[in-house]
Amino acid sequence: MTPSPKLTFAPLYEQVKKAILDRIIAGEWGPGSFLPSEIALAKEYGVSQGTLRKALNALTREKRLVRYQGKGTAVAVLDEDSDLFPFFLFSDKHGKRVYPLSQIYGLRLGQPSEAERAALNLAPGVKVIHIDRVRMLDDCPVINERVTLSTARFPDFSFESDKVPNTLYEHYQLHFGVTVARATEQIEVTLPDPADIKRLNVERSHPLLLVTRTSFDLQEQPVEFRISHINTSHHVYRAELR
Amino acid sequence: MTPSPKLTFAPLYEQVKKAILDRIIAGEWGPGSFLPSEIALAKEYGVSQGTLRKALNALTREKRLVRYQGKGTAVAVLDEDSDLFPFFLFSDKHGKRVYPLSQIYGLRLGQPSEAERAALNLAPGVKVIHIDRVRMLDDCPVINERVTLSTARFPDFSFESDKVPNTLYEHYQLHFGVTVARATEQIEVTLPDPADIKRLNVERSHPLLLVTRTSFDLQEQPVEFRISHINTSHHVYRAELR
DNA sequence: AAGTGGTCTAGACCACCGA
DNA sequence: CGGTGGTCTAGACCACTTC
Repeated sequence: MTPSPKLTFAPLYEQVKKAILDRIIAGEWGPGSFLPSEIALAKEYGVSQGTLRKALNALTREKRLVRYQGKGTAVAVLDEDSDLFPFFLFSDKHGKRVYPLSQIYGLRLGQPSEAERAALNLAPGVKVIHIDRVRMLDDCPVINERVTLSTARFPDFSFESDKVPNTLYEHYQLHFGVTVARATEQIEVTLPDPADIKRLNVERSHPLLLVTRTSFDLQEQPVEFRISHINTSHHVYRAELR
Repeated sequence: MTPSPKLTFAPLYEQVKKAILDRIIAGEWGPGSFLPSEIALAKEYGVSQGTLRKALNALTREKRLVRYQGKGTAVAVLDEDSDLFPFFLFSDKHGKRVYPLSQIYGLRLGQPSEAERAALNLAPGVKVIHIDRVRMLDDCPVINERVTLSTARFPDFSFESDKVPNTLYEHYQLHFGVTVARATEQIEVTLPDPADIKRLNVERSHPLLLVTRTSFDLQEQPVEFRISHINTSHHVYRAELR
């Protein structure tokens, strides 16, 4: 009954919640596996069952845990189908959901643009990571985008493009403990630039969707800035609004 | 101490929550005014303070109430700036938020299209209300849209266009007790149809945003279907994703 | 100082799951 | 059947607002 990590002061259930979240991120309980029972965890943290419940229920509301009456509490599995990142979806014209594959064609350190500096709230002189990639839907290049990350937020980010997976949000969470909780997007119509014409294989006069997105973590700090150029001739962009 | 509305069975705090929500919708406590204290309400419903707290906290998470420590619990004020309907925002090109004004040019009963029937989950033969309107931003016509509502969901909907306000979601909530909690959108690029050319004053070749939206209430039932054609030359469409 | 919401506890009983 | 989470209670103490 080693009374695990020391707790400082702040609402008790908040501390417990954070402690449990840390252990989830550290991978102590893998996605889908079950946590100890409420009673065991309450004893371990030296709090009442009610307080521990409040922590678990908060994590459940945030989609980190799933509770099964009579069975136990499990770590939520986050895959592409899950509800954890319910935005950034694409469908074909019949409404059937499709999943993009990515091909990175640029991955390097750079100076942030003014928009990037503002969106990510960067100190002067901080460099950023630029990920340039094309995303394919049904083997067809549909999205040309640049993802921008702060080096401060993502130290030791790998610059080998094989090490950067398709699903960036999952990557942020699993390797940097950064959880995207919210995003804002600006959506406009635009004409393709030369890179779009080449990468997306479209005519100069073919209008594209221009989506500018800033993502935030649970503490409301900006995480990622992204500019996407999207061809909606054969697919539609879907947004889930809550 | 009239022990108000009878309660049937289901989780107690759910019943209390619903009962309180009904009184908010009925206007018993106007937006911004304070509810009785926890203790008073608990006594009134004949439940413990803890159970009542759970109901109030759930309503607070849903943005219906605001709690002030030491002061009391008030009904949340829902205006255009509030967070209750955090979607469907527009900005000018400098990021400054702007609010649309509407001009209704069509308001009548009609047969639903196949898409409308499917989205609103309509029984065969049910008629729908069609609201056709142009929305202005900075005195410039920017959006041409058709809003579709089920007559079953909105009985006695007024067909005098002066009686239908700008802010439809607030209208649904205040006059029909229907709260929009979630929406899904499909976003594409399209070219204007003849009505768009006339209403939005654009060229035939000028591409527009095509947004198809279905809105759902707290019980996950579809409420509204909407097709919007948007000119993003001078304004951008913003989405808040959670 | 009185009244409000915020936190926390301890214990009771229920509903569900699995062996 | 025992163990799990789900609900509900009663009461304690704290932090904040208002007077």
